[in-house]
Amino acid sequence: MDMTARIRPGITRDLLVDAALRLLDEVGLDGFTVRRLADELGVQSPALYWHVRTKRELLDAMADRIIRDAGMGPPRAGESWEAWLRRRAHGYRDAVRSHRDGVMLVSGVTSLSAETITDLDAELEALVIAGFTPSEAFAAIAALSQFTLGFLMQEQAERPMRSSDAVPLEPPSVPPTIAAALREGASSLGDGAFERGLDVIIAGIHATRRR
Amino acid sequence: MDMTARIRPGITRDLLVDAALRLLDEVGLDGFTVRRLADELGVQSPALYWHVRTKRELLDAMADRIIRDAGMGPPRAGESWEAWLRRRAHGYRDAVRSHRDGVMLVSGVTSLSAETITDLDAELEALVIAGFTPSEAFAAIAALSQFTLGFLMQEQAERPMRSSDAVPLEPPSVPPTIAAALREGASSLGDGAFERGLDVIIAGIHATRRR
DNA sequence: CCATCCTCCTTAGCAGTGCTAAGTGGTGAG
DNA sequence: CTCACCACTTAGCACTGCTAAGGAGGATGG
Repeated sequence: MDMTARIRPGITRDLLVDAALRLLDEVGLDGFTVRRLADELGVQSPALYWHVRTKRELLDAMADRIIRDAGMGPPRAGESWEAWLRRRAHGYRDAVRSHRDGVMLVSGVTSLSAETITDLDAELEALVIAGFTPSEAFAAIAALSQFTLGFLMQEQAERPMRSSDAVPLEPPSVPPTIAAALREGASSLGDGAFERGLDVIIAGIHATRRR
Repeated sequence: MDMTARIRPGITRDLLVDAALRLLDEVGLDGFTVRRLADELGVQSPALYWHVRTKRELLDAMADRIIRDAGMGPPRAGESWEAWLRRRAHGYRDAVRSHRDGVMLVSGVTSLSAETITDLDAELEALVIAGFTPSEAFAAIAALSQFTLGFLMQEQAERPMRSSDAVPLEPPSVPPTIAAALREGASSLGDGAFERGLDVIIAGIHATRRR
């Protein structure tokens, strides 16, 4: 019986995930191969399959770590639910953005860990105490999470883009209404856009509550 | 000088995308290989590189076709902006969902085609006519698109899941508040959840308009 | 003290991937 | 008839995730 406490280590599973995330930040998800990771750890590639069943399992473990790093959970004492939901969304975004191609990792995960489920329950309970029905609370969290995920998706989709076909925006001429919006500082990405998106979601949650 | 009008065809680029989407639906993105697609078309795999520079370019073309099939655009005569935005979001979701792993395709695209940009401008203009400022309109469309993308991401993330570790939900025991929400019919996926998400977004857009 | 087991790693290699280089048959233009 | 060119073929390279088999070496039990 050994409960995750290795005595004569070499490579631990946690250590593996550490190195994997470090490598991911260097080379991106496309360049992230088992052999490269093995090199980084000073072993041959099949050695990793002792600690992990498949590459997919490793990627899931990396996603788990990223999400855990977001440190979500129920509101602090005296924190309004609006402020808390904003903080929660920011934490999630920051955690995902802190690793190259982080979205591609977290978006592939279906099985919430038991711990994540417990967290979720605490969050729902906080909203219920704030006056939501359980299903309202559920819908609110879901909408917020889905918006954040979609936002991150677009945000981290900035692929390197071949040097030739540059000019990411406005190739021929910007149409009038888009131009007007840009002149007013509009953007679909970046901190400001995220904030405005949160404005919409939070206001929407407010408006669709039990009336 | 030949403008996409092949005379003695064999394989057209459009035909290629057709077959590619058909194959995608059969085998999924993981099983989608250049050689398989070539087989389906009755040619050798390098033949495809005559019509397409890289596999990535093919995937982008497929994504473009999916988005174009969504048939988005400005509202119909007499249609309220709320109803139109809902219809737009549904069209997008349906178009993406109509192909296996469709999200993974559309989420990787950065370079909006010129035509898509024109469509976007018409959409913004419609919102401006409805009383939005250009940047408000831009933020509204952005938030709606991002929510929809995130929703689709979660929705299509249902990976096959190895037969062993089944039981997607509630492994040990469902915590109380989640259980209460589920009892009220809550769900983060499916048509109902999408509708409720749209409720939140539309209401939020309403509430954050110029006041 | 020796035989055995288990852990963690190695070497060799398979089937499959995207993609390139070079060649080839058929068609249309001059 | 000749030549160029389009659309394809054959061969193969460098790489991928992953498996099978074996081996070094500490822990364990007789």
